[in-house]
Amino acid sequence: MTVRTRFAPSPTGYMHIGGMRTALFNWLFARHNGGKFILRIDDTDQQRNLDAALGPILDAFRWLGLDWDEGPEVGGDHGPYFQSQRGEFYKRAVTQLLESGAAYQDFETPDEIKVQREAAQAEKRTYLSSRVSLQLSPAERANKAAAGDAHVIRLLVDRQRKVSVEDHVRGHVEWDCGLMADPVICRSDGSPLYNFATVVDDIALQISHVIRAEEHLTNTAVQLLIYDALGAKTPEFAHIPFVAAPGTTKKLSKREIGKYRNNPQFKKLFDIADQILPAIGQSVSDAMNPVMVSFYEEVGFLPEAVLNALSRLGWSYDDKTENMPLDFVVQNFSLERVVKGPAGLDCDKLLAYQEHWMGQLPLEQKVEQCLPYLVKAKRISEPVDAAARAFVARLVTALGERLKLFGDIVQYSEYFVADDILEYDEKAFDKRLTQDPAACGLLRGFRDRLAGAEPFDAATLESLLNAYVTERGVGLGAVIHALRVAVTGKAAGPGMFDCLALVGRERCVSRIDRALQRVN
RNA sequence: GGCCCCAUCGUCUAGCCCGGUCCAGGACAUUGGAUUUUCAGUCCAAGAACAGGGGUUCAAAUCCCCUUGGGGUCACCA
Repeated sequence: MTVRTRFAPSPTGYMHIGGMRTALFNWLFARHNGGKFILRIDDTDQQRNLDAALGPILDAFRWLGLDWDEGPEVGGDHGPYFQSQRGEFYKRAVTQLLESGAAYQDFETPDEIKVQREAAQAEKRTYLSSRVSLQLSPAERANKAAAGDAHVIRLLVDRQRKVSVEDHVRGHVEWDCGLMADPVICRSDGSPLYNFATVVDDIALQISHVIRAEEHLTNTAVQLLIYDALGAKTPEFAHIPFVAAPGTTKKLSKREIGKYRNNPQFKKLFDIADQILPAIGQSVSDAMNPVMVSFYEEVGFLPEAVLNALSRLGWSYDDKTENMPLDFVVQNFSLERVVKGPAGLDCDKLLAYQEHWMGQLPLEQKVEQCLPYLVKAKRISEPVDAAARAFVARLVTALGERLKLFGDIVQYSEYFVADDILEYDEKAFDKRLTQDPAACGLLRGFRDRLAGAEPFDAATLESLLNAYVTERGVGLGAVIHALRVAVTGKAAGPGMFDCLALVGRERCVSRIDRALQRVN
């Protein structure tokens, strides 16, 4: 049997990180088994602007490198891949169900149903469909329908039976149909409901394994009944746990984004974004936040890191392997090793994966991916010339492991701005310069040596400063902090001599002068 | 409320199906120490969990039952 899995997003204008994990597991399962991964767009309600709503979703797949064998843009033998274009399939299926007696026209009004539901609730009794429309004779039904009486189509549930599924992660799950209301499969306007359309499509697309989030587990009962009524073979099911908000067991939701800011485990991600996004003309908002996949791309995560984190959310290879490239996960993925409990998005772990994969990346690629950030932050101008690129390469090298996200590069403005607008960390300036006259004196003396340093590289500068402090009978610590604050404005950063070499002779001297003047 | 699902360190998880090798392993995070001109890193170390209660058994994180807690779902949404 050919494995065929699918992911069926509705075009919402963004890709949810939890949905991405579900998509990833579908993709992994298909690839592991040499099967097909299909993208189907559940746009049942007429979408106003489909392209705008679908674009970000496809972009997320492309960014992570998850390809689809059938679906939008690539087509396939089982199309169309948009539910809005599959009306004929649903119509045909409804007719079949009506003719076989597996479904019926229900002329009761929504209000009548509501009253019945409330009555059942008040009596603490399970609500069941009244099925009064079933009392009508075929002729009466036809007349009513012909007269235009509004009606929905309901599946006629066999109350004597039970339905069950052997779920690949939950095991045996069973429901008593005697407790089930007859589900509506078509609205009064004739359009199909989700549970029905999904089954019709999954049959037509020959989906072999339905891998979806746990929230759909309850839907499975109804869907199983529909497969049966349609005379179709049921696919295999796997209900994976949903991705929860960090540190919770509640489903991660875009609606709660305001609350997440106060979530201690989510905080790191928000803080990172606050430091990076404003510099490139963005900010954390309803349109750009950690619930969305594009957020991670925007602040400069590596696809490898996000993929690694998502893979490990609810799945593990063994008791110690953490860093895994995608092809390794493909080779070893199995539904049997998916956990049952909901998994909170682990921000710290995500950052740790990012550090790992960033560490694997060659310098050239780091530079390549940092450049767009510097351009957007107006630190360098476009087109980027060879000199700028070479300078950024030196900076990235000096930064080393301090550069965790590509977006981090925008925080090192001191290597790009003019000397007279260099900003100081005031606390550091006060402590290292204003409150330390001795350091200022040493700095003044070293300034002249710097002016004559040749060549102006890290090694030369290091021996120069060492010779200077030895001469003065002090330790490095007596002047180096003041030097750093004067030249970079900051209390911390890459190695002191790398900083000096990066800033260059002219600017170093000019900045020291400015700082010394500022003290007085 | 009905139905369904879930429950191991702060977090992600291993172990559970096939009881003993688990006074529960790893990673991340945290704390302490070492290294370094700062920060980051690196190295070393430490603390940190089987939700509770009953069984079954020579033996239970592992099997059974109950309780508690958490979550999902109950639409002419997807």
